[in-house]
Amino acid sequence: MGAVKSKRMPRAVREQQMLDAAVRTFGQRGYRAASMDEIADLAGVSKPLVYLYLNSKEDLFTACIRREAAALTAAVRAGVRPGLPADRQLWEGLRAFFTHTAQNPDGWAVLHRQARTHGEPFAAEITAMREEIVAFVTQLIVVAAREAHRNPSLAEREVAGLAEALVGAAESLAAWANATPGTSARQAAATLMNFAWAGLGNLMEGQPWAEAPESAGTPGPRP
Amino acid sequence: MGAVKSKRMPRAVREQQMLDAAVRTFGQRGYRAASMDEIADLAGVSKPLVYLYLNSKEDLFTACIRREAAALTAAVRAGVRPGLPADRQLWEGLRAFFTHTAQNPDGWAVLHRQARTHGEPFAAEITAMREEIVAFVTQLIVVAAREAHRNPSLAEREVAGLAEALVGAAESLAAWANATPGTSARQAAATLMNFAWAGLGNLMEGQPWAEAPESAGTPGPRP
Amino acid sequence: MGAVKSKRMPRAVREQQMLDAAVRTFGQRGYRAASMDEIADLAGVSKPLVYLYLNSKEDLFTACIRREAAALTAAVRAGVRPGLPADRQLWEGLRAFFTHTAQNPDGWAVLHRQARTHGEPFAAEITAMREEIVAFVTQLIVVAAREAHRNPSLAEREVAGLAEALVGAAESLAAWANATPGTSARQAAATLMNFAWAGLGNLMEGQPWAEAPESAGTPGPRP
Amino acid sequence: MGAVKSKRMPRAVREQQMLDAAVRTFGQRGYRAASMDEIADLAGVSKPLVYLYLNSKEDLFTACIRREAAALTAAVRAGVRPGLPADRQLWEGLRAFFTHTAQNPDGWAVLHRQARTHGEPFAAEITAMREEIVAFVTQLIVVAAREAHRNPSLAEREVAGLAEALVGAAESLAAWANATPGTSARQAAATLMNFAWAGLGNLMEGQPWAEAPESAGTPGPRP
DNA sequence: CATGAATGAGGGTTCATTCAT
DNA sequence: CATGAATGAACCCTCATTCAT
Repeated sequence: MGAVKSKRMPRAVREQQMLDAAVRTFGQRGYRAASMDEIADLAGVSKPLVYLYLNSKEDLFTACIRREAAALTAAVRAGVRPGLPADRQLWEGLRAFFTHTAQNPDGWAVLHRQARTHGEPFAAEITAMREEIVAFVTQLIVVAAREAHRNPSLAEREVAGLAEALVGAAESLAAWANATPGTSARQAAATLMNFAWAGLGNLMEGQPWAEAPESAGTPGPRP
Repeated sequence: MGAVKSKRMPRAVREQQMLDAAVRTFGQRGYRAASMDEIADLAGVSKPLVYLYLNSKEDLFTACIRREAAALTAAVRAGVRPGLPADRQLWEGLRAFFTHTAQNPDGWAVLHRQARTHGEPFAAEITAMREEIVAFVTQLIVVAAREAHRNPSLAEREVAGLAEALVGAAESLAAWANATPGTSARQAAATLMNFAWAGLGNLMEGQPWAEAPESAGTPGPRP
Repeated sequence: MGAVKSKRMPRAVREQQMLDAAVRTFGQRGYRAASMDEIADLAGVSKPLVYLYLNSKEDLFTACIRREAAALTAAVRAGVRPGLPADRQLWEGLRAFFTHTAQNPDGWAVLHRQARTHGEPFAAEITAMREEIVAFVTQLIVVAAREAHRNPSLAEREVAGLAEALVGAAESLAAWANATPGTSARQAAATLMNFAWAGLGNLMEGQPWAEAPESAGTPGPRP
Repeated sequence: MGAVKSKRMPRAVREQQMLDAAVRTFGQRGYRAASMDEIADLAGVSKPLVYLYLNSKEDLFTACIRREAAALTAAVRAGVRPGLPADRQLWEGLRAFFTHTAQNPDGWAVLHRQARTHGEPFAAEITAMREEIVAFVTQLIVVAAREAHRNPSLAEREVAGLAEALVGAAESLAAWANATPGTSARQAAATLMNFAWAGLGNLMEGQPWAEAPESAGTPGPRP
């Protein structure tokens, strides 16, 4: 049994316990490999109660996605101080994002790995959350560009791609840092920032890397 | 039944048909949700034949991973002309990578999403492929730094981290490009190149991004 | 369906029903040929319930062995009055043994035929039971020999061989009596006793049959 | 592969190789657990050839039983010199029986353990062999009684029961001797002879063991 | 003759889900 | 409210058996 058994808790509390157990199980095992038995056991309740409160495995998974998505976007919003310049806001948002995902690896696994792996019922949830975050970041980047009076017409899609790339790079770095002794998570974050920031800056200045045939030796857009 | 039924094929051919069906099924459903029945049906053979040739679901999945990993690394290597400057080689490698993953979305899903989600038997296969690509990219970065006659003493570990980040970003971008209609491999490659190359250049010039408190308006290291 | 379907029984009762069905099926078909489907059907329950209560075919078989072994040893012990002389105790023990095995042919088949045919998981269970019974019989024989002040040093192994022979003879006789109309189990037991007892007596008196070259006409140890 | 592959052997030889492999596999694994694949492999031939020569698993098993039964009865007959007194003939027959079963443990396992465990198709074969041996033993007992000029009117049925018991005891002892290291065929035969001969003698002298209530200490019919 | 290719049928096991108490 | 009891449906895997070459 996973949790201490204490009877007669209000429904809201019981539900959160179930969701905690479900997020952990889904995040570690995947949607299919997670069994309702294990989840109920980990939550310290009987299986029919899980069904009474959350209807089905699909609904339970959807509830997990929704709760974790809300927590993630809340964390990002809470990490950003609205008065600051846009580049600081972006930086703070990224820090909040990486901090939250590092502290909730199972929730992040549910959102990023498991939910996308499975079919239509869940993709919509993920898309909604994703759009919210991407819209937030996009807005920050656009504002930053406007503040810098440069290149105010970044395409929406391009920003979305950047977010994807950032997240992928961050995940790889995190795994690599974990597997490489002597490398802290903070260093990994700094490396990522180094890696990414200049690229964003150039993008916003309208000086992308060009497939120039004469390009040689010196990397980067400037001579 | 999925395929036209033509009896009595030599074993090698049948095996490829089975792997085709398996990659497609695993890529779309995930490892657990994919059923051997569906795979056999899609391959146009009976289930016992799949087991006769490929032993088990685990072995079949491993065979998929190995085949797709080999095809991907081969495509990347084939896309790079060795004589060119390093940044051109990187660009070509990225283009080949995104082209191949766009043309083999199921294979890429197997490698990127499904294989990493499941336990030890498969992680090793992915790690091997990844290390090969990361080594390739690392070498390109080192050569580029040497060609630029700048900062030739980039720490080995830092370069490794950069390569990890680049590869991770590429992996995520590929999945995103696959899932986003209207995104070409070329665009994806350009986005990543934009995103990454300037950062690499700054790094090599010894001008990393710094969390400067006075930073305002213009993001990036330069005023 | 094998049994009347009465729903919602307490677990202990259902488990006994399952064991009844399993003993019958294993005893008649053998371990491999017995199917969980048939057992569940005969028990009047669905297959998952069998697995819920008894885990696996192996565990189910082991549970059968244990239950039947316990029942057999209990029957033998219950049939013996401890105050009597050893030869009487032995006689009563044999009677109880043959009575019980005749009344539980499937259980006896499980113990004697099926369990020994299969590998390690089950052999240990049988060995344990066997040793208990053989130890019991050995003790009786040894005590009987001591009471008779004769040949108190019968070898352990020899006694074990006698037990084997007795059991084999009894089984053959039982099958033969069953197949031969007009022959009761009691007569069979008496025949066996006739057959065996004198041999035991001679053994204990230290007058074994000898491969004497001059032996002729009169069988047995006496001239 | 189990056997050296030498092509183009006459059919009779190939069949014996197959039967060798089948006896070994059936004897060790049991009828159900033995697979035609393993048998064909052990025989060094392809599976369809086994079917061409021996039709089916059932027929193959039957052929094994027949061959081993014939070999056993032949060995017993060959071990007996007809001119000797009956007890000597019995002794020699037992020795031959235990020697043969010790030298062909797999064949004996097929006859004694496996064939009896499974249904009707095979039981008939075993019954036939058994009846032949029982008839042989019965005749010996009758002749012995006549030679001893005692109690020549032993009931036919009683003698048959005795023979059954003797053969059953021999069968069990043979299996036990095979499974017990350090037990020679000669010892097994002596144990059985000891065990049985005195009882036979008493029977023929009209002194059966009786369940006398006053029996104490000394087992057996004599005071 | 001999074999590689192929399969229908069934067995053990698990899982999401539901009643009756 | 809460739970022990129960199951239909599937899934992975194996086996005896047969063609076409």
